Amino acid sequence: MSAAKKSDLGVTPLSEDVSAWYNELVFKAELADRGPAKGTMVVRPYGYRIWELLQGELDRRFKETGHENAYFPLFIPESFLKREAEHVEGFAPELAVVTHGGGKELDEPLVVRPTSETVIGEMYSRWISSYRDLPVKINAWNNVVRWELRPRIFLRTTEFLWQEGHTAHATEAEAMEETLTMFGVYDEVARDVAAIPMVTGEKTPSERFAGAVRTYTIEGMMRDGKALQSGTSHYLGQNFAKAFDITFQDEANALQHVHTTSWGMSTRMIGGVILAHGDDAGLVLPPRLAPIQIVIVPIGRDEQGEATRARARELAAELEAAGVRVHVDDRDASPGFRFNDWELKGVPLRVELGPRDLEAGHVLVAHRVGEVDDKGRPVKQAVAMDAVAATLPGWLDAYHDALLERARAFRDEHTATVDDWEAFAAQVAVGFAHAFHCGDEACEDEIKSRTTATPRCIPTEGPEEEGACVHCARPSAYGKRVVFSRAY
RNA sequence: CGGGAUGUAGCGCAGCUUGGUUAGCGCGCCUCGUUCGGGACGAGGAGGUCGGCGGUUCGAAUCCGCCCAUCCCGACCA
Repeated sequence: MSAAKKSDLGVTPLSEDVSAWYNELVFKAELADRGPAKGTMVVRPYGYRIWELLQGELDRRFKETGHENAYFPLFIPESFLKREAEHVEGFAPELAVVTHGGGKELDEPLVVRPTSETVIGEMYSRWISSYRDLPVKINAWNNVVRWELRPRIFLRTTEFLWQEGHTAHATEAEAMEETLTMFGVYDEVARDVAAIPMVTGEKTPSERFAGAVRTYTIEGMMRDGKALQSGTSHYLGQNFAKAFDITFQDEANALQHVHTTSWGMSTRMIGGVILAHGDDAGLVLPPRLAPIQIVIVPIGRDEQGEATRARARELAAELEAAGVRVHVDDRDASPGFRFNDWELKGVPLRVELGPRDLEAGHVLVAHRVGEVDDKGRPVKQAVAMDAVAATLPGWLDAYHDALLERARAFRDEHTATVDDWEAFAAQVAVGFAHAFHCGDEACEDEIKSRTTATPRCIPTEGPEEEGACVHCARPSAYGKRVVFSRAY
């Protein structure tokens, strides 16, 4: 196999061209495909399974924190959007508007929801009249449309899937508590499910959700040092309550506006998983989101092949009984091809079962990410056949921890505290920079035009301190350093 | 919308400069046979409005014009 020929297989190395790597990987790993209309995507079964697993993890936690699912309509009267001034202004450029229906021009155009604050606000105003009706805690799983000028599969498509939680509360304190609780849920899911260590914090005013009083974000670092906003939780104050007249009578019979929150995580998170963990060989999936956690590759042909395939199916049944998502790859392809194929698809553990293993009464297990030999191939560990079902589930958990640790180390290596402009510019070119900022939007804009970096958040972690703005030297705002980086 | 590039088989490309039989190559796909511990091999086969429209010409994938689409880099963004 010549070098030239080999490069036709697999994907462009991540280390060579992140953008090409990402695109090729999405297609070759059969995660998704481009839809016929610009900016749309088809999520293929392998990619959709990842989404289902993420949904399951989120949905369970939403229910545990007292939320119920409901569904709100795709079409929103255009006038609704206009009721909240900042909200319209924020979303106007990216709206898809339906002007015709049933062959006739509509009296009032319908907006395809870019998010549902407005319809939900309208409905809440109908449903809420007393403090006894509060809180209302609803989540919706749906699709939304935001017209994108530069689409990228999973990261930025015109239509995407997500969940949007919407709650209404009697007091600011309660609504803030809700906002932070869901913020914590996102951080937890990112860490414990997706194995991505997030930088958490509050958005600066310029990066805030249109119509929010406060926006909290989890920001993950991708393999190219760029940040990916992966989930946001907003305290909306009484902005939408006032725009949609969501009022209730309190215990003292006084009429008050509710305080609302909203929070969302989307299929963008799948892009985050790809970009946070992937490597030159392809996808690296965290076990809790992996459609296939363990693949068993039987080796050999004729009678030997029959024997290893039969044993592989037995092992698969045992692993399945132990709660593992397992697949037997008995395709009529060479072992080498199958190994590479599952590595491209990011399966955490591969079990090899050949005639020699059958003889020896063990299997060989290779980790997708782990120790490698001098040829760069995974070091394979022998596991006694009858210990497989008892051993490997624990290895999946350890593997999750190892991925998380690897991502954390990578992030920390690409994060620095900087105090002068030169260091700042150099740092945002490779990762995250903790720096003082004056808080002025014009100054943010200048930083952006000079470096393409933006303030990602005012981090939850980190000491309270003051200093001179890294760009204009004016006194810092926020009482803390701000995290700046390039972002998706 | 501004800047750059590209449209030829499912994917990746050559051919175009200098117009000329039947438009090629690699991968993938189908059939048969051999093959199974890191991307196997042989033989046979299917698959094309050369992005679209118009022009020049005896003749256009190739030259000219217009249009369309896609990708990359910016402005907007989960």
